[in-house]
Amino acid sequence: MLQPLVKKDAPMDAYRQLFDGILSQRLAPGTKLNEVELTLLFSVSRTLIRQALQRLQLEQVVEIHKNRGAFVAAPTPELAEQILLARHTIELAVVKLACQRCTVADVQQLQKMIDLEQSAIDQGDMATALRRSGEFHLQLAIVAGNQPFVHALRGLISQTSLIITMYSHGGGNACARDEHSQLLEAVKLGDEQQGQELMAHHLGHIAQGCDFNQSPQVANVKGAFAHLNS
Amino acid sequence: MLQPLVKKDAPMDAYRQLFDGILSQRLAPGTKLNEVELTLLFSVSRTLIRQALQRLQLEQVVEIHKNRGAFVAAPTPELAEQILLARHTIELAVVKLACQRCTVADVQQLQKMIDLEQSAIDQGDMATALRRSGEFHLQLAIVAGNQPFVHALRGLISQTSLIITMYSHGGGNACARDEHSQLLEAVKLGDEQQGQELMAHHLGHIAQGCDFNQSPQVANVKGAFAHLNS
DNA sequence: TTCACTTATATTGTATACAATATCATGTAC
DNA sequence: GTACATGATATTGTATACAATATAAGTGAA
Repeated sequence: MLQPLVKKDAPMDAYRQLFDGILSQRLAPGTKLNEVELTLLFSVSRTLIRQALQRLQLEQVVEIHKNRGAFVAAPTPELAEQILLARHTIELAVVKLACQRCTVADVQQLQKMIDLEQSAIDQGDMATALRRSGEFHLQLAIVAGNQPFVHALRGLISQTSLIITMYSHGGGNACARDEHSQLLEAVKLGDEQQGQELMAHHLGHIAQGCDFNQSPQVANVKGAFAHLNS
Repeated sequence: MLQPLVKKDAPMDAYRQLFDGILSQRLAPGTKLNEVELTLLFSVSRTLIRQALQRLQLEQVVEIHKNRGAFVAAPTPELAEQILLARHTIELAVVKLACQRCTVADVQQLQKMIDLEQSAIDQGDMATALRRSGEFHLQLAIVAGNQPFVHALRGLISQTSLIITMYSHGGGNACARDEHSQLLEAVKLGDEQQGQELMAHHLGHIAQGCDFNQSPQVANVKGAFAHLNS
């Protein structure tokens, strides 16, 4: 018997919806995530909502304060600096491994992700572009074949999206396509030195594209998931 | 009014008990963690047990298989290699930061942790020594002042304990005291170069102390928490 | 008005009840 | 005896009910 094409996985669904909502910038940093509100939006019980929120907390994308509820994380400038340093450390090691292990199929998939990111940019959908940019970095870690790096980067990349949402002064990541393409070229050639340098510059540009003096605006939940009510 | 000296925090309690049980080698890798059994042992509802298990899963100390339950993680040799490489990458960066930021108070606390570890070794309580060794490494990350590193290392150190439980052929970490002491000395002097070299050797010794051909024994839960029933 | 205090409401924390799934034992055919 | 089917049991998954806490609204006195 064939597998059903879509197997229901309610907890993952709630998690995914929230995760995407945050990374697509529909849920701004600092936004309060009311449990019953999410219950109504996603048509699952609070049990699953709380599960999703806890998972997001452990990925550092959501903060949960005892008896006060869950909020979309809002990294301070200090934390942002730590996050970018951690990414620098880990992703340099990732690039090195990727240079050693990248297959032809890996290159094809990475190229496809770059194209997807670019098409989002072309359509002016910067939120999607940002998310796809993160997926490219994560895929690189998967190619590198180190599970702990993948696990750590999943959170760090998500947090970087929050940082960019909060502090970026636009235009900064328009150069991303070129940088990702160059990076992939170096990985394809197995040039560890070049790959690491490009990655270092790339991550440096993220920080340069941010102004850590401005403070973020906070949105509400219903608006972010308005498309679910239509 | 004064704060109560011990504020009840049931979910954290269940989590801590399980975490300590695993890291103290009372719960061997692969052990099935039955929810109702844990319910009876810890006198809390399944809700909190499941919360604790989910958290442990996200720290990679427990594996949860859908509809089949939770098990103490049992890293394969391949994963063990990845974990140790990840630690190498992150902890070299940690040592460097620690060299730059370590205060006198930090040194005192780290020294105290080394002493505690040694006293456990002197008493022949290798399980406690192993746990305290991990706490020393984690404290170093805290001193380094990088939250993502702390977060990532918490899981990696726990997993390393599992690896040692599964694959160590004894005597390997008797040299830990000297190595930790030397490491602290380098950090105190702010000698980044020396600190990184010592850390690299130290982590290398962990791998050398393991034989990745033997397979682990599996214990049951009641035995591990027998002290709670007395 | 403004502050403190009290009460009502909303929200989160925990336990329990019910549903779905998997596991194990029993029995039957071959 | 082995393999497979079938039913009983145990275990996990999800929803709901109740308890504890925080938040907001209202009330009165200075």
